[in-house]
Amino acid sequence: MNNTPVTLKFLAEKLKMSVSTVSKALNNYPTINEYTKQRVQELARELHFLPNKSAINLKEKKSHLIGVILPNLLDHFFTRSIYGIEQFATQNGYNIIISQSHDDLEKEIQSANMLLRNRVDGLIVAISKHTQDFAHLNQFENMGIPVVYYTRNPSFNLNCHKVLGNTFQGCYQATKFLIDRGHKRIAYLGGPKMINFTHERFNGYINALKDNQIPFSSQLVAYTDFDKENTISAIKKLFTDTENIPTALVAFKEPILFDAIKYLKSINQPSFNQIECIGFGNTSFISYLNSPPIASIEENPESVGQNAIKLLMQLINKEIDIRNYQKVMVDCKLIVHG
Amino acid sequence: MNNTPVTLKFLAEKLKMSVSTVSKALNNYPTINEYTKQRVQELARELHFLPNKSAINLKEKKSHLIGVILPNLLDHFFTRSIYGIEQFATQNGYNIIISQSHDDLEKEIQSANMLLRNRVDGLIVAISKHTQDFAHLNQFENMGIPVVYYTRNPSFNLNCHKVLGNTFQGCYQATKFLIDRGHKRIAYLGGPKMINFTHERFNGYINALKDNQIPFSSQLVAYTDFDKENTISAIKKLFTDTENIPTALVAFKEPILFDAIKYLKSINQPSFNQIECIGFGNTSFISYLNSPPIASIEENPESVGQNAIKLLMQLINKEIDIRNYQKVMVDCKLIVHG
DNA sequence: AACTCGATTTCAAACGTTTGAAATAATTGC
DNA sequence: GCAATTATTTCAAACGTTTGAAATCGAGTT
Repeated sequence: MNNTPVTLKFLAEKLKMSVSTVSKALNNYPTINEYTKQRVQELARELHFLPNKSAINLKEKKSHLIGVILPNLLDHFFTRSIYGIEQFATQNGYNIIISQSHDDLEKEIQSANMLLRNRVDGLIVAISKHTQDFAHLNQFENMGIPVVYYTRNPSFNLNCHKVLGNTFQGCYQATKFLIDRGHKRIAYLGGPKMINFTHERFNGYINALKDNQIPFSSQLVAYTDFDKENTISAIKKLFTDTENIPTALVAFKEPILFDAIKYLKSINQPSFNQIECIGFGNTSFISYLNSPPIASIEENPESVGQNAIKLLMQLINKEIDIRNYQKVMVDCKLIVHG
Repeated sequence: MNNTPVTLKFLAEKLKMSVSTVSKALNNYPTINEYTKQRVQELARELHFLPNKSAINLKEKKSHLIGVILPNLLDHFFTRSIYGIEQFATQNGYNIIISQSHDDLEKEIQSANMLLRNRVDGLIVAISKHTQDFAHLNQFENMGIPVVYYTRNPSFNLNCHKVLGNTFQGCYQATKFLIDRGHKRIAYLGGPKMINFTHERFNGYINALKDNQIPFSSQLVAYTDFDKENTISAIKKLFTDTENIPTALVAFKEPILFDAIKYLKSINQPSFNQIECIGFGNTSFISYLNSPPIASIEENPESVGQNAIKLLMQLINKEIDIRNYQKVMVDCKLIVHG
């Protein structure tokens, strides 16, 4: 219907005053007469005036937009983290613009450029599995746009802001939990070695063993990528010594764990049913499983997301200098099922 | 480092030419000399010139932004639909800005206003469970901004653009599949009655029975919201007549189905293990389940999303008149497991 | 009546682009 | 060699805001 959008100019003409008075009235400037403010605000409300963001952004040299690049939205870790990010951003007058890299470097570069063109005020990124070169992401800081890496990040690089799950602590806690339940032979099923926190998790496992005087055996450790076949051969490795099978298992991620459990179940070995498992994740589907894990390592993605956006906002507002690199760790929580 | 962003003006000064020449050279105007174009484009590349979107948007009166409002990102249906939306939007030079309503009307209204302020060029929306009044969404069309409702939509209202899964056809197909496998007593476990396609699904079930001369019995139909307790009492109702229990089950959504299966499993009744189940969804977790459904009704969310954005783009480009309301149906596909 | 002062409003430039019209430069025809 | 034509570049306004500086208005003081 009403196809000409309501602008300041339009309001000004209606009210027979200048554009600047209208602008100042709406922004509640102290120099503007109270009665004038009322008149302006009333008409604005009546005509559904909505300030044009493009104009404001141009003037303020801000976009009030936060870019988020992440591998994909099918992983509940990421979608849950978005929750924390979105909520806090909205509260502070920012909107988020999400872009999936699908774990493809080329796509990640495209996303980065797109966000740069949109002049985002800040970037939160969980890098793809294959990101080795950071030129496309370094562009942001070169232009003074702060970047916060979360979860997946360039491990070797200290010169960036990071928000990470405390995966060491999570894995330590899980292992400790199993030790406290009396387990002596606890297997560790690790994830892809390229992922930067693989090592951290393993350290959590090792340290828990050490701190509790449980001897470490390399026979009890195997690695898998996210491929099912791969997981099964890893499991086979862990269970070769049939005399001396593990009685518990800590796994890198729940989907891997589920594959493992399914495989163990498929072998008709009663002792395999006693095995107590824990994995990182805490998916809602656990309650439907055949032999569910005894506990989950909850990574608190909402909190990771929220910490990332909080840090980013401080950087945007220059409360923290962009070169004063921060590292924030978010603890995991062990959720015992049943 | 380089904190003053490169603008057209900056390039123009460096090259000792006017801003408009630079602009036209970059936009490949035919009136600009080839050699000039080369010089401009080279310098632009060298200095990493990125046109300021806010300025362009202001000038063009377009934001190149598509708003997406949906209940939440934890439901795989929605995240998968985003995939289709994002891909097509990006291809056409648009970005998407996602907002979750968390099935809360107040939040949905806020999201709508936020998107309006951002001057999105179009809106794709899956309404919250509680949306009865559409004033906040009608604003868009009143301002000439096209809106496409997808999946969840105002069922009573014909005067809007809709893209829907063909839930009738999906349910029909599933029921037919069970009939073809020889089942005579097929139960139907429906979803919340407020959701607009609940009725469609039930019709699919009924029509499949009718077309195959299977008598309908109201004893074989029960409803549940997404609450677990509720689902269990619905199941109890379906299985009261122990002499004559259903041999198959069609369920509104997989999580509900999983609750049902879990409950049936928990009762030590061998005949309960024979029951063949189908639900809407097709989640990746199915392979881990105890007694998995025999098939899933795949709703093709990517395709639903893609159809929504395609329609929206046609509306934005005025290839279809905004008042010429469209309804697009996307067929479901039966996925037989195992 | 002239003058000051505070309150209020308006002016004008700026943000970075785009684009039709106008200006200028280069080329052609005679 | 000069007008006519074409190629190329520049001018200037516009998009909708914000904001410091300047202008205006009224009232109070002398």
